[in-house]
Amino acid sequence: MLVRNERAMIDRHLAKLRARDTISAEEEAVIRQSFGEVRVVPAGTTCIRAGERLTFSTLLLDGFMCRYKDLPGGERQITEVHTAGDFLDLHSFSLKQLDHNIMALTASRVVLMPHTALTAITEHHPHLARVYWFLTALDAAIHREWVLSLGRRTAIERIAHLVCELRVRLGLVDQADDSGFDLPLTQTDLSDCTGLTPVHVNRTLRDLRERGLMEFRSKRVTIHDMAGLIALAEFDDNYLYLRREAR
Amino acid sequence: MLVRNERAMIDRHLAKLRARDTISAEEEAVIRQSFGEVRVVPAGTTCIRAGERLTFSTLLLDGFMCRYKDLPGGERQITEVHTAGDFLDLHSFSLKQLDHNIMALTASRVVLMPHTALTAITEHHPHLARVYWFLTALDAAIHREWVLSLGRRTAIERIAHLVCELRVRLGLVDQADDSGFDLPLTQTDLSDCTGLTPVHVNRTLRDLRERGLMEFRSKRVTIHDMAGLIALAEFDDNYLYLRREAR
DNA sequence: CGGACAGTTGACCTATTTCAAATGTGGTGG
DNA sequence: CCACCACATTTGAAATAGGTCAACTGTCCG
Repeated sequence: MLVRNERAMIDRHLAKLRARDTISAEEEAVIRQSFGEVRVVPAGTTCIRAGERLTFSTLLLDGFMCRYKDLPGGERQITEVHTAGDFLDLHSFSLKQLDHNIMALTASRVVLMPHTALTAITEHHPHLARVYWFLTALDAAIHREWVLSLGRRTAIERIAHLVCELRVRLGLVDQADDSGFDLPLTQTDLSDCTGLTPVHVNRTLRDLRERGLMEFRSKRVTIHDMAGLIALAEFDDNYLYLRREAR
Repeated sequence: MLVRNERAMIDRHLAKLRARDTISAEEEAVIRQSFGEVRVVPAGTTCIRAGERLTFSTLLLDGFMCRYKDLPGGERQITEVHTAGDFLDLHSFSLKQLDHNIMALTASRVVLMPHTALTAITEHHPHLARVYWFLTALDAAIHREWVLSLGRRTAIERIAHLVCELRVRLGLVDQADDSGFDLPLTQTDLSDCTGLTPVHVNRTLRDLRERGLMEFRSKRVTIHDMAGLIALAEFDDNYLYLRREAR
């Protein structure tokens, strides 16, 4: 059912897995066969809502999406930004319903993997099941780093750290290098990631620009001093688990 | 090898699992057989450090422990508080090494489950593997709620929310009710959970006391108005996934 | 061409931090 | 049993990072 274009996009998912473990040809075939329906999600659309009963998990093929929670007063907090090749809600297989919403930050395309296929993987492909378990543990590690950022880093450090994280994660699928990357978010989106106000994000971006570290203009991050940015953020990529291991 | 006392303490772990899914007698036997060595951890000891290679996961039998990360400057952020019956690092099975440290907040006792036993569970007991996968997804859900707290809640809301969370989690093993619970942490520990300074935690606790909501004195939380606390924190226990489901 | 947002800036405000000092408190050695 | 020490708690005063409010500008799209 998947056309060449979508097959190529699942390659991004495989590239992220293969950065962390060896995936056999047989396992690759199982993965590809487990995906089903492709859906298009327009920018700004919340496609999965907290509390909904889910029977499939969703892989992001193309675009930027995020997980977010909000408070009764309307304050929004993004808990993770997702890029092409990420599972948006692999954890919905375990949880059956989510504690957060999932929204498209840009026009996006996703492909669904039924929970029945994931159950089959746990029954018949235990190593692949462990690889997918690892992916959800990686999301948790990213959450912990964000807890540290929100709890103990200043505004400028938070933004610098987020940019460093996205630089590495997008770099895994050749969508970023040390000169920069496309990041089609608004300053308000950034403020929802960093627990700041849009106004303060704007001032902090100016500060980063004036320090000669980076710019964020017309949906693109331009990095002028990667080493300086890493130093400011005290960024250490350990929490992204980039080493290949037998999981 | 486990004496009656430790068997009884593993019951707390089973109680937490059984609040979320059905665990058969056979699975219970597998769980009990998978545990090995018991260790004592003195208060204040960091027993697992970020980056260490791990070959076992650790269940907390008794006491209070936490996961924490810190910055080069020494600022500490606790990312999760653990109580008796919690796995401290089930995710180390997937990750092989951690991105955070684990420390005893009080004198504690733990029991180890070798990763080889967990591998065997994924090979031979897929439902039990899914239950343990669920447990790590639950930790991630707790992390997300903390991201929301740190990003968007005020100091008093954060502390109230943490107390509500601990009330529910300790209640699962009969260590808390709506009148309160023992919480052997210092105000500094609380500040490391909430991303505040110890001084401000102290003032905020006074505020909570003066509002007639709760007190925190001599290692005990006394709740005077559970409904008021829940309302102030805008606490919703959905993220703790307390419904029993076939995982 | 107009309307809806996204970005920018200034002035002012406040929640929380910082710094400093005083007051418990629990455990230990003599 | 007391003296003492290391911490934990408490409080006040001053400082500040980031928020709020408000206005203006840019930009994209129909």
